[in-house]
Amino acid sequence: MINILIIDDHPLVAGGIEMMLKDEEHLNIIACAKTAKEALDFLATNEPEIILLDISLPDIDGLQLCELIRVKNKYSKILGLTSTNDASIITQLLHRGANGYLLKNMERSELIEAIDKVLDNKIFLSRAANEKVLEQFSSVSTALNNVPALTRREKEILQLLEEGLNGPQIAEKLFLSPYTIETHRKNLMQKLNANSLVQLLNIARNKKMI
Amino acid sequence: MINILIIDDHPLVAGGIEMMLKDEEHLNIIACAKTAKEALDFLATNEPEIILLDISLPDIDGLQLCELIRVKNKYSKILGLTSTNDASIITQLLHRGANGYLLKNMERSELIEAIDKVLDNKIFLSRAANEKVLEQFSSVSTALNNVPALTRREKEILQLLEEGLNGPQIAEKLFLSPYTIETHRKNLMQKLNANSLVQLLNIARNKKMI
DNA sequence: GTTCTTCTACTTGCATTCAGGTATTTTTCT
DNA sequence: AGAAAAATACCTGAATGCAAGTAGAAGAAC
Repeated sequence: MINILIIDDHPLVAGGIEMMLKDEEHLNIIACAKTAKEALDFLATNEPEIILLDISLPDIDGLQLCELIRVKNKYSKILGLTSTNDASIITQLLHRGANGYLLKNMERSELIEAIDKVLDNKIFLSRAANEKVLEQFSSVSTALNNVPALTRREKEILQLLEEGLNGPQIAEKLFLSPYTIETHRKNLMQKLNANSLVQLLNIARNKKMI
Repeated sequence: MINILIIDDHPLVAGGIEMMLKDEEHLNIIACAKTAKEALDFLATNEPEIILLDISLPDIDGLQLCELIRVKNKYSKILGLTSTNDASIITQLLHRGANGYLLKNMERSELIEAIDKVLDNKIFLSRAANEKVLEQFSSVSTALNNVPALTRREKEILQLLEEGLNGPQIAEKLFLSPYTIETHRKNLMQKLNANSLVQLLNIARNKKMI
């Protein structure tokens, strides 16, 4: 008997999965957690074979939770559930210890296949996304993954830029010289390989830095 | 007997709704459409009392589909399904003829309540979002809702700006004078009440225009 | 206690954006 | 055909962004 933990704050999704698995005698949904806290509480005393983890949770970033679970729980197979087919999220997921991911628009057969595959110590990548992801894995992946380390100040300024403030406005807000802001912006652009402010923000958004 | 049409490309969601409604004898899921085309084909010959409509469909914007259905099908009650609690989408939904909306993290009871309410010719707003939405309805709503009509050219240029191109680059790409691009950008900023390019793009993103 | 990183501030020079116009041509609609 | 809307192009001047530097001060790390 394979025990499955579902971590998703949408009863709809949990219900849908339950429906998809109801005819599989060997697959047993042992619990549904709606928050990261619930999940961790449950995992403190249980060790399900499979964990279906929604990436967008209310109380914590699903990627972090994935990492936490992986540290605590070495042998559970983690399948990430995402609704958007976003290569950077998927690569991050895999890097944080997930064994695969499923798109929420999956078919029943795909779910079953994914579970079989990860139990077999393989990685499962959702069919629908495969081409896109593999593309990025092979060519741009290194670039995409090298999220350069930003300093505290740089993050702060990136955030304010994202909110639409310009150099002088940020300077006023942080009691700094406009020149300083410019230097930080310049360093940010260099670190992220951007040629303009708009590109900088796009890249940052892409890498989930803001 | 109340007939219900589900329009959602996620079997998971459809399955979840089915699960939630399986004990309600008077509620009958008559069909599940995965695309706008399927839905419209079905509606050509059927008239379900309730339509549960996912806003994010693969082949068309859910908001447009809502409008289409409302025009074709005067008396069906349309409940929008959204996963994000976004006031601008919700208001747009209602303006296009929906009778209410549900967040996808709804509980079973909320779904049942929503169906009852719209059958009773009332508007149902998801509990979880109410405060936020009502807030925006009252104060900022007009500003948020007035998604100004952009011309084709303006949309095109907005898109290119979003991709990180600057004025001259766009001009070159579209074989236009840089001045023209500037004029369009200026008009965009005026229409969307933005004070800078970054703000313009933020607002556009917020209103799901890009 | 010295090295390394980060944060800070500045200069020069050129490009671009932004605010405020005006104005002609081309579509679109009635 | 005529009016209205959209697309096109231009101008000026001030503000801001961008590139390519230099450089001092504060903190962390060894």
